[in-house]
Amino acid sequence: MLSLTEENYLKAIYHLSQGGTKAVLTNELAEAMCTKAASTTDMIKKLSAKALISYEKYYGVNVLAKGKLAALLIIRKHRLWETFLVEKLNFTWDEVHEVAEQLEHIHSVHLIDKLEEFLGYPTADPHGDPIPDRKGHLKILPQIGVDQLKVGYSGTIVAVKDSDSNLLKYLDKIGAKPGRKLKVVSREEYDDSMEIVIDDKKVFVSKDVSKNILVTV
Amino acid sequence: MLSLTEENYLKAIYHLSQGGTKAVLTNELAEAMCTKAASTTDMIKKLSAKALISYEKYYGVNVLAKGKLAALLIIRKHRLWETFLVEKLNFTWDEVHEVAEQLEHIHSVHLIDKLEEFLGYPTADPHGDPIPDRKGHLKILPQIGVDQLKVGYSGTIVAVKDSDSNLLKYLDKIGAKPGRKLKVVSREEYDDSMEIVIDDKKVFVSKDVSKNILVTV
DNA sequence: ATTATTTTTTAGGCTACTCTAAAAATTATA
DNA sequence: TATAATTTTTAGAGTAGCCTAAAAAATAAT
Repeated sequence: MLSLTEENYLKAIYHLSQGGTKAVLTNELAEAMCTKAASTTDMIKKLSAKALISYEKYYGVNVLAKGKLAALLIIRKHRLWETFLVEKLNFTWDEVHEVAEQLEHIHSVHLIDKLEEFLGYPTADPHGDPIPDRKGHLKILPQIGVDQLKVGYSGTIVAVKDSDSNLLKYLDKIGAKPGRKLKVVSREEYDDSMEIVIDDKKVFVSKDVSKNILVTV
Repeated sequence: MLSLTEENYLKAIYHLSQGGTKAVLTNELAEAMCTKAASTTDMIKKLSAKALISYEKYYGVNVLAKGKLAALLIIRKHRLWETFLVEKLNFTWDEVHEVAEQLEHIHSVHLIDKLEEFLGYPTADPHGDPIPDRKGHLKILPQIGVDQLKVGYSGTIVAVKDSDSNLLKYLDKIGAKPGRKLKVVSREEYDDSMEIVIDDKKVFVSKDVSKNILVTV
């Protein structure tokens, strides 16, 4: 059984490695966890000893199969709870994260299976991120940032990167929610700002904003 | 902010003191927490320093107003989550406790208020125990064990003491659920076993069972 | 290629919570 | 009331997770 701290480190490693596809550096992980590199080195040793990650001194960390499964099951819990908070308790989009961070550490497979059933087996959370099944399997759709979408092209919003609360509120305001259709009307070359249409509503967005909206084409 | 461990000790103290009405001994608390007396002494000092309990050496612990409020807010969370698990996720009666023990430590007033609203402002949990309001106020009905009920008298089941899982299953089987009517038909003097009627069903119960069923008259 | 910079690791220490063993205080017994 | 038994507290130590400061390794720059 993993401790709360071990779970948090493992999840951070999984995300930083982009689903286990690249190595994660100690400093990078330390920053993500808001701890010092020395503490991170300790935890890396612990997680390696449990065969969740592989670790090579001065090189970095790679996620092993066992660690990937554990991370995906935590993510599964996180996303199911987020869905619950938004759909059943009427949380707004920017309120869910903090609470879901706590709920994801509740240990009970039975609870999560029942919750999933109660929610009607959702395949994506309110951000549009896919929810792994109980075996940790994940369906990944190819996603690109709106900043990389050509003029005239359109896509379906699948997610927004939840970097900060203010951005989330802004995206909410312009209607940038998962599931909605989006079309690029024009682009200003010198600063990559764009005119886009979301649900028949025309908005101007800077590149800082457009790159945080992810779509499938 | 209290740590998870502090919350658990405080809750145990509150329950052992029967809602703050009597002093709690160190050994008693140690046993309830499954720790040793030495550890308990340490924690008692910590909680006293935070002015949640009062503490007199070699005498015991009393709950202070601040501690009582904190305990009641934890109990509020516990009972709301239990209600959620049973009513929304279809947990059986004996499955809820372990999970609710974890959920009660999630820190978010907003979450609990929303959950309460979602559940329709229930006044009692599935065991029949009253749910404190958001200010920690509790409505207490006078309750007695069925073992103390005279022959011919009847009452409404308000709670069962959840001592062990087997007992809970048995009580469930004989229909001893909160809200149901119960009547004492006869009593055997030499061992205090009783014949009782629950919802038109006649059952024989030993004193060990009857004392675990609480009713209001 | 040697020096400087950055990154990572080691060494040692702190806090929260736990323990065992021994000392102290209280309560029961003879 | 003096002794025995019990309860509680203190003393000292271990683990998890965190820190700072210094050493070591890798990388960059001259």
